[in-house]
Amino acid sequence: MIVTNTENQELTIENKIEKVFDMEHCETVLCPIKDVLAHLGDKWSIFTILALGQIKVARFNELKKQVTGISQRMLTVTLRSLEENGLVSRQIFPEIPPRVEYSLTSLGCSLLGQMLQLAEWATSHQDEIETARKNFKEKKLAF
Amino acid sequence: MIVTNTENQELTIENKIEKVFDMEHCETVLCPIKDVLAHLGDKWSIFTILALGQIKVARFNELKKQVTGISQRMLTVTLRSLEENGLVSRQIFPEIPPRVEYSLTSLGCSLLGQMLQLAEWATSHQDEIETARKNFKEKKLAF
DNA sequence: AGCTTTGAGTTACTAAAGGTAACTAAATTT
DNA sequence: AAATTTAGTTACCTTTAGTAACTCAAAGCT
Repeated sequence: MIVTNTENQELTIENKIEKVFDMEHCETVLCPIKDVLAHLGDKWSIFTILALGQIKVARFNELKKQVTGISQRMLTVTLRSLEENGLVSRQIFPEIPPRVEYSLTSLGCSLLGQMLQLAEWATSHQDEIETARKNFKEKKLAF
Repeated sequence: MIVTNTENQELTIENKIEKVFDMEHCETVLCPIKDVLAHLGDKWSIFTILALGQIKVARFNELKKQVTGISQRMLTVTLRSLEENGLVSRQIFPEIPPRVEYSLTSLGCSLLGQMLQLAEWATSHQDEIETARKNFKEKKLAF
């Protein structure tokens, strides 16, 4: 039986939240969203995944150019973390000067899809957010 | 004309990335994803939105209980930021002791939808991530 | 021979963000 | 008169992010 009325629709959303965000047991049992966000929710991880989505295979310094503003250290840290979590593969060529090629794994591509959805949301709601910011500023000045 | 072959599919993804992640102009022009992530990409913002998705309307201390582990200061900071960006509305009742009710705006609900998708991704790929972590650990020990 | 360059990082140091604990306001209850 | 309640601050400390200089080992230039 498929339910379609508003009340049950709301319940579905609440159930979805409960499934992924069980705050009560989050401390004892591993919470997937807490875990994923803790490891790849930062901006450099996301930008690195987006950059690798564009150039597919890239060496360290290429990535550094692509991900504007990232420091060498942060790129190293970020890439290690992405590798550790199975999103990026790191292929070393034993040459001198060294050559290391980075690319997204299939898991990384899968997450890229999610990133893009979030990114599209960000783009399409940018105006609303900016309006809200202006309103907030005005409210503050009123006091 | 609708294209469906693999090569053009890939181009579409690249175009999508370009649209939302134009790193070259990101510094001069406002980049939506950088902007959104900078303001609401942190774990407390996301957990607060998820919590408000569950209890709809909540007072400060209710939220503090719901969002396990958050400190008073961080909850204040997070709620102010969410309010500033138009995701949460803050209704003050001039009583003593004070009463303040927080709830998601329609924009907040919209972002909640995105959060849930990310959360579902996290849940369904948790095993793969954990496997990758184990492999990484073993690789490290091999050296 | 000795100096420079190259790529992919480290290491040491500083700045910023996050977290903890104690404090505040103003009325109501004990 | 002291304790309680709620929604915060404030001062302080710790962890994380960011900057700049250094490393390694071979090849190329002078």
